[in-house]
Amino acid sequence: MDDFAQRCANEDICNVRVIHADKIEQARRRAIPDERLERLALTYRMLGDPTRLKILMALREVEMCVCDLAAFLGISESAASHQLRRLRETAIVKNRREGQVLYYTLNDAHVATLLDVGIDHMHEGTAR
Amino acid sequence: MDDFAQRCANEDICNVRVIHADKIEQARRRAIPDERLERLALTYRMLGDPTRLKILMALREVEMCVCDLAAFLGISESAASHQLRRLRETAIVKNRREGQVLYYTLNDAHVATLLDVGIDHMHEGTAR
DNA sequence: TTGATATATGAGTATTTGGTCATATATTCA
DNA sequence: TGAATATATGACCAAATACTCATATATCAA
Repeated sequence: MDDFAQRCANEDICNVRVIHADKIEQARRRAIPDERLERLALTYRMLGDPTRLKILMALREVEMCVCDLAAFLGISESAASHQLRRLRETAIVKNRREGQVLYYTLNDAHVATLLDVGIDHMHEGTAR
Repeated sequence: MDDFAQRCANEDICNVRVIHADKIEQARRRAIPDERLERLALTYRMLGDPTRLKILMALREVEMCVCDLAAFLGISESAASHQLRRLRETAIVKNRREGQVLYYTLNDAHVATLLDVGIDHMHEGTAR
């Protein structure tokens, strides 16, 4: 029994309206498992904050350390470090150490591509 | 005077550490205006919630109406409608009316591409 | 017009989250 | 070793937000 049937079974009356069961079935067949979908959403969410996005746009151009990024963004080094940690933990950026300094870069080409496609969408978009 | 110089001027002592002024300058030259960056972040943020992402993954496969999406997701039609509104207002999805029913689709090919690239990143990613 | 259906929306609430401040860790140099 | 530098992290707070519930709007059918 799938999720949908399960939910219905748990209610005295199944009050979920369904107009196009076929379309729901079609969507369900090609759906991504919840765990992966959650991770994918997390990836997009990492790009969805202005501070982090500005960090990533900078790293698209050049490798930078924490205090450079903080100066560039006009935020505290602590704030920059917190965001970099999240970006690191989600494999959006990586770093290399050189003495006391940690240099950050984008983790892989996919990240740069995600940024490129987003910029294209913004430029050509029919958006307001 | 640019933002950075302005901030320094506003403080008695400029206590911003800068190790690589050249890199900061390089990043600044190719930086996107704040207003555009804000809009771009908003676009990514729209893809960054599991509920909305599931909606978009479904619409990548097939046009669907609100109550279908609600049933598919296992959430209330109100919740689905709220998310669809945000997606509409940010030009991620669009709809067409057929009688009482509103059919939603992805707004344009860029959105589908953003989803594709994200999925690629997830599959091939070196991520945990 | 009246009733039914499909969707939209406003208010309120609980959770998430981006920042600050204080503190901890790690590396270099004397 | 101890001081200085660069970054990381934990606790806390204010703002953003995803949902629920109640209500409003829009279309169709009789």
